[in-house]
Amino acid sequence: MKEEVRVRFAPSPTGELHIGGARTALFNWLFARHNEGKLILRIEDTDVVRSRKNFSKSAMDSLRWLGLDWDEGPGKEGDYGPYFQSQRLSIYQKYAGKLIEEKKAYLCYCTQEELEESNRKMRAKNELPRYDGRCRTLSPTQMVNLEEKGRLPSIRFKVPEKGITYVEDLLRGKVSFSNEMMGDFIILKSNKTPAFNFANVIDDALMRITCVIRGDDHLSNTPRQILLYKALNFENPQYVHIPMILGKDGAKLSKRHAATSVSSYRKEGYLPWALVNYLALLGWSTADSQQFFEKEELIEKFSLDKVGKSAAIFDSQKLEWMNGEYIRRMNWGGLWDRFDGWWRIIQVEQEKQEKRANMFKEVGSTTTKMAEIIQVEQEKQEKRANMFRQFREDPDKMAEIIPLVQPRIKVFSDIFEQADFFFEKDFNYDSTAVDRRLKKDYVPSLLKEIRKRIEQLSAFREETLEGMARNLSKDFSLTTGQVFHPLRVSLTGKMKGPGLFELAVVLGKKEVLRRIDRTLEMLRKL
RNA sequence: GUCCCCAUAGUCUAACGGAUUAGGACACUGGGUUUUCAUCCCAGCGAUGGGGGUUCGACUCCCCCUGGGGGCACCA
Repeated sequence: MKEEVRVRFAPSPTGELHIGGARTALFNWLFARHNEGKLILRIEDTDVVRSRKNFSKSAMDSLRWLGLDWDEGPGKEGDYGPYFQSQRLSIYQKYAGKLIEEKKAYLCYCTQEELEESNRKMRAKNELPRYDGRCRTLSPTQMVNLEEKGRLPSIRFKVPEKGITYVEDLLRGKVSFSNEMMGDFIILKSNKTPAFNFANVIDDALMRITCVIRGDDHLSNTPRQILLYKALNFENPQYVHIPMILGKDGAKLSKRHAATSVSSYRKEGYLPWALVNYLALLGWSTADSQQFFEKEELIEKFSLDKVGKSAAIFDSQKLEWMNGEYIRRMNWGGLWDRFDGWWRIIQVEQEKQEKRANMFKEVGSTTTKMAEIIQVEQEKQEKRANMFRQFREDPDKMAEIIPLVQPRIKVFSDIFEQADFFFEKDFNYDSTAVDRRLKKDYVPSLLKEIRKRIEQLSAFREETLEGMARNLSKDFSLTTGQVFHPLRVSLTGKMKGPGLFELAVVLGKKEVLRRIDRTLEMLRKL
């Protein structure tokens, strides 16, 4: 029987799940699903200083939102738990003790300062900065002396001084590292928590991971890990180091590259599958460069040997395009459900933020400027909430509006600027629109005439409206544009938007007349 | 600095020594449709980083250079 495929995704909760992490999770997930194996989620939260519990939660939320489900991990206990490293401390300590007993590791009493000094010197000599092994040969009395000084030991792994360690990578072949480059590294910190390389190895071995799929940036760590597997008498897994995702400037993706967290894309109103589809194409492709995949299709077609080796730059423009494409392919009912679901999430987020803002207010730590920003934000949010309320209360109207905005939005948050005028009675006129379309001598009389003819219209429908407008342009010797443009601005306040007569019908005769009056009123005051 | 990885258009990529004007997609430019914007349709722009080899033949294999990225932490 073939061995079951077991892969893992092991984020550390020191920040929101970012795009790179999500892509790594995706490749692991695809590999597991393709091979009918298991995906294990493990939270690497051993850095007590930087790890935060809410980041674990939000990472899992992000994964769930993307639809990347795991078979073992938090919330899905399996046979190899616990799945939080912070709950496995005694395991690491046990194995570290074992290595000491076998003389494969030793106690190190060096202080931070001593190490920095030593590294600095080596750098000055143009040598590779690495631990010089000074505590390898400490005698018991020396240790006692150091302990009496109050020094807490860490545990270092004895790296063989000679020899070469090979990493067999499925993507890159055999990569060799000479052991003398490595220097004895720490496996257990002085606070008794494990260092990354150590915890990683212990867990992957104990959780019976068969294949480690992770970012390129871990390739240089791998020889250390392989040495540990050997020392512990564990068999090491297979390795696949996938290329990294870089920012637009070619540097490692970081906070300064606009939105990098999965949650920010969720808030913006991206469809999870559009993000997944886009991410799959970063470093992987089919022979025919297919762009769109259904879920089942992607699982079926995914294979590691079609994964590329070079880093990819994250192109948010293409992601936007792809999201818009997915939106356009949806039927309006499905689209509405998505809108609505998205909006509920946003509201919850918003309420949390408001609470936080109010707390600051109470404490009195907000400046007037901050308060202003919060005020503006809240008003905007209120308008948006109002829009969604009306959407929900009037499904018929919603059904009319959705098709009009559908080809015009790339992400859900676009809907506000596309459709706000449907709901806002006293919208502001765009100033350039007023200058270019309304500030003409003929406009007031034109609008009055339009108003008159609309009132006389037997039926308020697209065709009759358009016929009316076209006739009017002839009667006045105006181009159609000269008639349509001012009317658009009058009804929407904007220069662009859905078809003029379509939107007029949605607004209704009464509202259209009211808006024309409002514009005439506004022009009088100019 | 040093070790490791990588290298097809601005970007994501295809072509796993031989049917190719080096294919597709995003972006960009132009045109068509439309009352605007978007959509949609058509067209265009644009790449094998440089230099040596190997071979009858290199995007593809080898070497050097250059460029980019990553590691070298009591971070993961």
